[in-house]
Amino acid sequence: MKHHLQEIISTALSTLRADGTLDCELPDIQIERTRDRSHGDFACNIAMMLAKFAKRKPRDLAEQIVAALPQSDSVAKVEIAGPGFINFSMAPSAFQAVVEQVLEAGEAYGRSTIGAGKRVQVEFVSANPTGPLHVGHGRGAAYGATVADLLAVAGFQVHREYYVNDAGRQMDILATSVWLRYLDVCGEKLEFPSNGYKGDYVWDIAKSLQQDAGETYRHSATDVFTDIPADEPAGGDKELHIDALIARARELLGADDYRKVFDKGLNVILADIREDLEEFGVAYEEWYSERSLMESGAVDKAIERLQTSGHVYEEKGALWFRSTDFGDEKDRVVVRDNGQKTYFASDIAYHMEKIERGFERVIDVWGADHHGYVPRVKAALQALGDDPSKLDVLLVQFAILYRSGEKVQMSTRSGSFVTLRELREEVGNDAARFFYVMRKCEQHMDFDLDLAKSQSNDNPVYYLQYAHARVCSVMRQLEEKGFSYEQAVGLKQVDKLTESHEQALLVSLSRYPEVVEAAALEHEPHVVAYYLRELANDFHTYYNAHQFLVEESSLRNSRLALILAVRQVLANGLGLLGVSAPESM
RNA sequence: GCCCCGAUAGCUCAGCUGGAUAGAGCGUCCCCCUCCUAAGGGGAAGGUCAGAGGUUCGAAUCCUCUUCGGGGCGCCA
Repeated sequence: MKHHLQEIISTALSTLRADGTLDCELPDIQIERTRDRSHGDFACNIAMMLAKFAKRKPRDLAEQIVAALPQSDSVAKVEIAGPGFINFSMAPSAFQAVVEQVLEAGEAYGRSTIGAGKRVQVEFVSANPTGPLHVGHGRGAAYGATVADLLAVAGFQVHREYYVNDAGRQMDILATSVWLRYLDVCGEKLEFPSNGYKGDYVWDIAKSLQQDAGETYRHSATDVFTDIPADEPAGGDKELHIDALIARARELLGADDYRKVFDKGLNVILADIREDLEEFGVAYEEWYSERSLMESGAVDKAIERLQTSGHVYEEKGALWFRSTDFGDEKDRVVVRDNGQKTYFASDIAYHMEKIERGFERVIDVWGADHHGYVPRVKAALQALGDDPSKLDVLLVQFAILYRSGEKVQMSTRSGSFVTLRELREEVGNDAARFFYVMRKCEQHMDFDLDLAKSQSNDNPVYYLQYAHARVCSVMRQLEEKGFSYEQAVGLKQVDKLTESHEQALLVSLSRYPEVVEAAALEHEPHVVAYYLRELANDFHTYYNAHQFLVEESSLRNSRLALILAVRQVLANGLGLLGVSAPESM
């Protein structure tokens, strides 16, 4: 409908230009849904926009535009109001036709082709595989998955990807943590490093390792700890302590066995993450390994490309990328003086590789704590001759957890955190998915665990699901009451839908495609959540005000057609958010 | 110190990218099941849109400054 109005206004403006009434640039034609019904259904501010350039009074201009509008069956009334708004009232038939559009399209109602098949990559979660996902990752998972699904519905070709940080120091700390716990399981007496991963899952991995391999990797605690610098609690430095232990693990185990222990930890945790996300309704096209990037030489290639293009220099034994040339606040190290490539180096390679794979848009969903990272990655893309505007980084603010009114401190390494799995089990996937996505991503989120865990009706997701279940319930009652439903009859009689509640519902249904499109393009799933709330509210109000299962066939069939359309849109919208649409509750 | 995000009803948040009288949920207070699920509906109260300037027909929305929160500023990942 919006689109139609844009067209007829555009025609009117062309007419005015042709006869010389207008001779200025034409801005985009903005059509808005009115807030107040007395202003019609849609409003256009074009006359006020043009008034400046045309040096004419907005209201006079509006009158000329209205006079030049072509005839349209779906427009019932056009009025000029306020400072120069052009208000459109649509013919009831235009809204009534929505019922058929919804029922015809079914699951496809709300889809569009605005993405034109463009290839978009969405990378999200990408948490280090050093432990189970916690509730902080849950927000990125729900948000990223929904943004990806929205883009798909809007006609983009979407590639969902998880970047697996299976290389680097954090993973070495995990491998060493697993090994030390394993030694403990084998009967060695040792002091666990304060900087190691202390979660229970490390014990589990260690026990599993012992079951698989017996004492193959066993060394005496004395051999392990001899000449290792003291840990922090003992007056030393925890970083030096853990690094020495990593080196010792490599030395005692040898490269092959170290890798086996390393991979044991990695694989167990990655499998857990994968299963966790799958159960959460989050699926990926690809799990992309950082290690493969190192081993394929892609990282070296990226550094070489920066070198040959002259964006790299050496200082104090390290190799630096001159990111300040591209607006970053300081230059960044890509190869340390000990010859180790930094995480940033593989990230440059990874993003270079993303562009090389031919994605027209690349979306990264990151935690807000990584925001300082954006300029340097964009700088790297620019230095490599790629277009940094292809990359969109969506920063998701933290979810601050509250339990019994107090903030929950989160730390992966100390093992004190609430896992995503734990949350899902207690709240349910539906509530968790919905809750995470209800707020726009740059908004801090207070996640009240007690509220979320309580199966109370405070939880907004039940309200939507209930609306869906209610429609299903009505349809179940149909036969019991000896009535029948014929869609063809209902669709022929949609002009019976004249009650104010029905009109409100029809308007809401007609908005759905606009809502989905806007949510997709702006990466804002929360607008879908808010929309569904309104639709459900319109329905519940209608339900209370009118009977659907009435004697009169034409009225009954048209009303049932309407509520079935509502059910369809609720199901489509809930599906987009990863929430189920139950038939009964 | 510099950078990012935020500040709207008692609480948690929307506000269609500058539009008409600023909206929901929860909480509080009234009311509605002889009726398709009351996990529902209707109504009331509740606001200096953090503050001060500016831009214009028009500002919660854009710009500047100030105040207050959260986060980030490693040859960590």
